[in-house]
Amino acid sequence: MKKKIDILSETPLFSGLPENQLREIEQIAIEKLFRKGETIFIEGDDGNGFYVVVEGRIKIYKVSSEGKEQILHIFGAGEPFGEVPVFTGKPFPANSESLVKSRLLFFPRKAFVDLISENPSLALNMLAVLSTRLRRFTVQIENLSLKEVPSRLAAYLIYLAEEQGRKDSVKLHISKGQLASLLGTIPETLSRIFAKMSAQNLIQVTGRDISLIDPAGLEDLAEHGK
Amino acid sequence: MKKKIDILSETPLFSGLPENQLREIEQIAIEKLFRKGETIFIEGDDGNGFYVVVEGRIKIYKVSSEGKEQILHIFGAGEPFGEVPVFTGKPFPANSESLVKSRLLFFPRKAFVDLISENPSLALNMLAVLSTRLRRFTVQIENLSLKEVPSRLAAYLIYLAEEQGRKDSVKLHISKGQLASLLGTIPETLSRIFAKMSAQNLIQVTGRDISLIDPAGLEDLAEHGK
DNA sequence: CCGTTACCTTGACTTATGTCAAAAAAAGAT
DNA sequence: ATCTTTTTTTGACATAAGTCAAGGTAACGG
Repeated sequence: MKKKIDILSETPLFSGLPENQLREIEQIAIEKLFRKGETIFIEGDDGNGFYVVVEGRIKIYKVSSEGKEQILHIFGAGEPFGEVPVFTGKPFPANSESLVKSRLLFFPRKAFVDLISENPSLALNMLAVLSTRLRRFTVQIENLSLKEVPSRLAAYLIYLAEEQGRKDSVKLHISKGQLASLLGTIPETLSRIFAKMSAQNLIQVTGRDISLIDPAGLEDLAEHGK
Repeated sequence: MKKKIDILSETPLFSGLPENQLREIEQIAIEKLFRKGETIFIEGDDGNGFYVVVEGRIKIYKVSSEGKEQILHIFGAGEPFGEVPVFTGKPFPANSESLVKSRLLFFPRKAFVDLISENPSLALNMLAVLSTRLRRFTVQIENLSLKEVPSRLAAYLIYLAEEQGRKDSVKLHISKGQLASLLGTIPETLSRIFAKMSAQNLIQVTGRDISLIDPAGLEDLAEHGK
């Protein structure tokens, strides 16, 4: 079980900070545990602090009035989330739930803002985190509005392959139902598209293991569709 | 014609800062003019600084491989844009174009980062700006994936009415074609929906002037669809 | 004022994706 | 292991929204 300070130095938000500052940050962090399926916050809650994932997996999502869910992010170890209310003073714009048993660090708003005020590097790191998030949203909006589901899936598989460092196989770390929600569709549609892509010999699906048989074909599908 | 320093004090990014700091900020700002339709930056460009709108209207948008456009934001007076590359070090994730003749202030990256490093309030203001932007994207993703076009339009009309301070009429400040792109659809579809909403006596459309005949009905359409 | 261009609307048609229902497969619990 | 629950798949069908094409209207420059 990792120590708090080790996590801190590994998370981009705190990278490059001198050890004495990490210790200050450590001082204000509160460890919290969440079981699988447990809610961390819901839309409309006041945000009196934000979180960093130590271990586990957290989803941030919206739900429509008819109950359909759209996942905005899935965060893993080292990633901060829930910062928006810290800086806007407004409530959380989305819901958050632990997908597995998770260990988080909670940073109370006031203490953290004080820290940032005295620490320009920390401020710049946080600006970089938020900017990166903005960048990701840009891509997500582009995908939702400009690409069809097969292209989104292909793009996601390529992204996963890169993230996982392998070239021709990926392992889903979420269920296919959750993946559907992340891609802005429903399980039935996703299932059909997996079937079609398999029939076209682009991929081979075995449970959560997916072989990328034709990466170039996937790339083309992701970029140009059809 | 407004002076630079007046603009600075009116933009949320710089609000609450003491005058001597505003003067420092003014020092590094470079005024730039853009004609209607002129490109400010395109996706992939290096961002060596960001902009604040003094007057005019700027669109930030993505284009699909088939040429369909999705507008991400439309920024007006007092709003900053193009900050993402400043803090991520990566290129612009989207394109930017002046919708009308516009006057902008350009803040070179290095000078601005130096300013932020010495000025925690400025850092916190920038964090607030980015967080607010993140919040808006959250809503946009929710709309694109969880609501149908009529609901998105209804929600947008309500938003416009609030923004413009009137209760029962709004004036579009962009063409209907651009509105379609902002809502993630195409002009034909938008036109049909305007016609349908008019037939249902929810609104009355006269060019760019729209009367909200039944605000409660619009609200319901925005929230629960149909 | 007139012609050119851009914008908006309407119609007929296609298609991607969602809905509903049920079966099959996989995962988890007792 | 067997039962139960959850996840995934498949089929038949419905529909929102896109495409293509054409006509109308409004805006603009000379």
